[in-house]
Amino acid sequence: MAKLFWVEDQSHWIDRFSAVLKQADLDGEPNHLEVYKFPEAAKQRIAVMTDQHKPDLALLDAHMNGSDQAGFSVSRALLKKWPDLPILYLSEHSGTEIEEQAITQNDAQDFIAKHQRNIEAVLCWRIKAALKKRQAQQLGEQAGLRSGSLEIHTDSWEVFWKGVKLMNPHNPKRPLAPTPRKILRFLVERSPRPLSTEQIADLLEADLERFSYANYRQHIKTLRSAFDAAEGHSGEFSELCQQGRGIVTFGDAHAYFWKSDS
Amino acid sequence: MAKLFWVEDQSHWIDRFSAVLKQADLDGEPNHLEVYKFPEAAKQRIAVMTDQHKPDLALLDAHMNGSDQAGFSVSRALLKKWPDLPILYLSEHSGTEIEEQAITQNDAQDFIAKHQRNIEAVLCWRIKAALKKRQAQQLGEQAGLRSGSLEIHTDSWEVFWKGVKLMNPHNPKRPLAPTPRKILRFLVERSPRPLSTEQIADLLEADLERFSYANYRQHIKTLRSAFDAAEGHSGEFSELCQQGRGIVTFGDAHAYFWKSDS
DNA sequence: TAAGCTGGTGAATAATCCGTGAGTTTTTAT
DNA sequence: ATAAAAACTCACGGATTATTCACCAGCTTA
Repeated sequence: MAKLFWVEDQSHWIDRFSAVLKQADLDGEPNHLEVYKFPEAAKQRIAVMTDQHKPDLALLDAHMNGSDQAGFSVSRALLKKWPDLPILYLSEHSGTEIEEQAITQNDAQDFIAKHQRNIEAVLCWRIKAALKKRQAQQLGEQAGLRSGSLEIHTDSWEVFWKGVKLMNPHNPKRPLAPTPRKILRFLVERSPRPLSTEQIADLLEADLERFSYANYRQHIKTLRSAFDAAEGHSGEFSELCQQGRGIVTFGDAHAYFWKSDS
Repeated sequence: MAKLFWVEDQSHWIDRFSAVLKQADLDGEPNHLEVYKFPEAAKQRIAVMTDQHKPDLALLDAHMNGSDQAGFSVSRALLKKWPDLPILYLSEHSGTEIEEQAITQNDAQDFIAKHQRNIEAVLCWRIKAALKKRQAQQLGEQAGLRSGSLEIHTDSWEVFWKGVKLMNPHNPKRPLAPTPRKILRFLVERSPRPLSTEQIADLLEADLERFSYANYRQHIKTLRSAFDAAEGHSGEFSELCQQGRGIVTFGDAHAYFWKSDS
């Protein structure tokens, strides 16, 4: 559950974004949103918060109630307590001195203009990215991808399915071969968008002359049997695929995609 | 001197920003700007760059010459060589799928809309902030080296495995040779990320002309036998490696990585 | 109903990678 | 200057990985 700490003085923005923020898929669970309309109230709350209330991310308006510095004072209070808390600004004053101060002096993780097309989506993307970056830092640089029961360590390229490491189906003592690993990673990254043979070839930096659809299919086969092997050759994963989860074929575009099991 | 790597396919943007970027006060010194108009040219350049040319920051356009993926392929080439290089996108397509891909999948440090008020200043602020963050991160990374049963004294360069000092396998009275020691250190530092031949060559400040994969393998062999020797030539360490711990081959990209035994 | 397409499969082949030993060049120390 | 050490090259075999091929089943369309 992602905990968001949000300070915003104008009700219409709160109305507009709160539902979006609550329902955004940040970590696969519902989010907890704590909103304050006044900087003072926010600061009082911060003063009494303990580590168990520690938010994962703060969203601030810089200019509030006529004061340029209102948001920054909240930021300082937060950073004093949790120096590594990522802070995003959400403001109407992009391109102004306020943005400059936020970015260059107040350790803002990001500064998002309220007036831009598709703002709800942009907000979610950026929050998600900030949380991901934060998590990567905390895990000792062990960045990872996670989707349901699947976990990919993007540095060591180990893949875990329900906690079990995926191995090479032809030789269970060896790790999964490189190309299947890469393909799986791309599929999960782009999930739930399908990846065509062409796109995969591009991502693998392989020549389309060399990388054919037959080829792609073969690697998918390897992956599926690796999953099956991780479950003890029960064929459970293959079934899952046929039910439209896991590694699924797209229909008629030489494409596959990844669909989380949860 | 801040080194910026910039890929932008439209001349008018280059004309508009290059003077600004060159003169921006990023670190008190004049900046070095390397601009490419074509993604292919940029990628070729990246392939031949060594660590001494390593840019401090990359500025990319995502959508170039009609392809959505052009900028991302440059990003991948850069990150492959320097996984920690901050990458900023400068694009006309904010709020679109391109921004989403950049932020959520391509580890963009930032995504800046070209069309916004005061764009020159915003660009400079954000570049400056990204550089600052990068620097702060680098300073925080200096920690002692210890990984499972392995211990490296970074001052005296002695290496201990299970408390036993690693010696030169060809002549047990002599210490481990310098290059293997360095390689081991880099592997452990970057653990569990694999290091390709190219990356090792960069880290050793050796010419890629001189430092080949055969070479890398040779040093790995030396290291493995040094570990074995420290255990009394039992071959215990070699076994460990085959089980995916210790010094492990990555299976692809001519790379090895270090995986702690604990 | 047959032809055309997609997707799954097993086996065979081709390509690549990795470990190794022995030899050569370069660097370093005496 | 000389010898030892270190770094680097080269070539080979075995193993792993990637690709290709042939075939089948199911579905859609002519």
